[in-house]
Amino acid sequence: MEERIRKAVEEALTKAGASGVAFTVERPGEVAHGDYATNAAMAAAKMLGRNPRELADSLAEHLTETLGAVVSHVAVAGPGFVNITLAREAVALAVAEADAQGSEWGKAKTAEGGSPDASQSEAFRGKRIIIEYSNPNAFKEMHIGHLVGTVVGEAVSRLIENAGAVVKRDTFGGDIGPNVAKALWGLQKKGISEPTTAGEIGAAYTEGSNAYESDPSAKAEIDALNQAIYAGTDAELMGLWRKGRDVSVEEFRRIWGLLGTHFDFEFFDSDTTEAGLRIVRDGLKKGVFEMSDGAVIYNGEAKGVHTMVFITSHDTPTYEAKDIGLAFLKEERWPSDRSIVITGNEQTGRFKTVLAALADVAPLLSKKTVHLATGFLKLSSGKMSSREGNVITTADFITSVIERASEKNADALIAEQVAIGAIKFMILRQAPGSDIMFDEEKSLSLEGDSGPYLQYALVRAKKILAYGANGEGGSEEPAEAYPIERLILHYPEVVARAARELAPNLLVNYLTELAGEWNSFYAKEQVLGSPEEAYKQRVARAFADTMINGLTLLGIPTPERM
RNA sequence: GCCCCGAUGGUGAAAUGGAUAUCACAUCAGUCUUCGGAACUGACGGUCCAGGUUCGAUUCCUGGUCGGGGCACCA
Repeated sequence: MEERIRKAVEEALTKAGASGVAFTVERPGEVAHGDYATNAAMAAAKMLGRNPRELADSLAEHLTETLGAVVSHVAVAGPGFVNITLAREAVALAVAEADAQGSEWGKAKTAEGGSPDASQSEAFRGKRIIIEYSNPNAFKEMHIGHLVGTVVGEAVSRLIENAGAVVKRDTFGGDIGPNVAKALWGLQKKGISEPTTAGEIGAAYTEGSNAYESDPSAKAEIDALNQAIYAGTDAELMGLWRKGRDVSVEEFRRIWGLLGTHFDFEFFDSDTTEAGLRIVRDGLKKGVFEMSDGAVIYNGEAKGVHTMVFITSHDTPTYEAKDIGLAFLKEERWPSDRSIVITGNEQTGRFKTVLAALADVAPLLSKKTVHLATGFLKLSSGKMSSREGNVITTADFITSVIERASEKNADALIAEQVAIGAIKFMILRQAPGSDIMFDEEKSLSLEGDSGPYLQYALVRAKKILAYGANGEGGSEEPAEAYPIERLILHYPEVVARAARELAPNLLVNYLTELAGEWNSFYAKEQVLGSPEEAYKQRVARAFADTMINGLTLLGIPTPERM
């Protein structure tokens, strides 16, 4: 629908001699302003040097003609907005479409399908996209920072898939380097040769980390261990390393499963060191990198990025070199059209350096890579510090929310669905990149603007539909569309835009509004046994389809009851 | 010191340069629960400061104040 209007506006602009002007077609903030509004007249007036109101009048006339029966009226308002109100039948048609399409509602169609959002999905349709997120470090427990990336990554993946792309998910875990040495040192000190739980390894890491700071001889031992791990020749050490890594990865997979995500590729540091070293050394010969105090660095001054070390003076690769190696490894395993990497926003700076260096050794690889930063999860109750060992682990966090949800839900499965929904909503509601303030009391209250609010609205609709299946209801159709209908019809545009902008929060905002509108409808209108029962049931089904599809794209579970 | 990001009612957030700045929590006042109240209706209250660009600025530009992050051998 949006696309139809957009085309009609373009036609009119071309006729007026202002083709190519950028304009918007969107849902106006005020419902009273209609279903769609465009600022095209004002944009074109600037270019043509004409009066915006006059232009708007002629534009409105053109739209009334070309759109015909689809619109009920087109009005010029304010400084030159053109507001379009759809005809009752057009609204009903959109609702019927949502109803009929079920789980296909809002999905990008193939070209032949003639989706109204065709041009908007072009960025993804049929494209191969690889998306990296979560990136936990073996030998450390996943903390709630990883939780944010994991949740955002899965939602973005689903949105892009929905827009017609072929998506592969990958994660890049740390399994080598100083942090690992600290954990292994801790295990050795405790005489543990067969670590069995992630908690055990986490405690060993904390001990090693503390010793590294306070005890010079321990520091020397840990540094030596780090070198030995890179060398990989000490069989006993490598045996411990392998066992520890396996335990960590098992735990990661458990948590990923809980969060409804999985990875097509699980990469590790140790997979990329060789390629990273080779490519950086090669770049050194070509003058991309330079030597400085025995280390290989990338001098980013000219490009306005930080200068960083890629290979240390001990000849070990840093994370930066490994990232370069990873870019090549990904391309080798699954050639893609675009590569998206999601990390915390504290890594934005070093990512700029990595991409700048990559641009010098492999321009195409660098160009198709996008870095998406997620915000910090900040606790209102105090700070976390992994050094002090008081990090909140993802596993503990999820468990505590599930416990809270269990107070209202005897059924363990539903308690889990509600808890996961609450967590994901809290994270996804915000624009990616901005920090997330987490107030335990508020987030766990499961009321108001929250995941459970959306789930509850859906449960209510499902209940009506379940009853209604047996009943024979009235068949009158109301003359006026209900507000919820005018909201449902925008769903395909919202998901298309959320994918395009890699912004799940746009969909969250929409669904929150949708749930509110449904709850208002529910409070005001009786469905079963009313004269309009048949029609209202269609609306209920259209709402349920929209909510289910939207929540599913976000990775938020849709419980049957609550 | 240099670089990046942010600042919106009491609190947490929303708003491709658009219309009377949206939502939730909290507070206050109602609905008294027929298809499930984890709900609905209403009230209160806000764009950090000073300039600039524009028909029009929370949004863009300049300067300032405050906060967060990053800045070579950690990831």
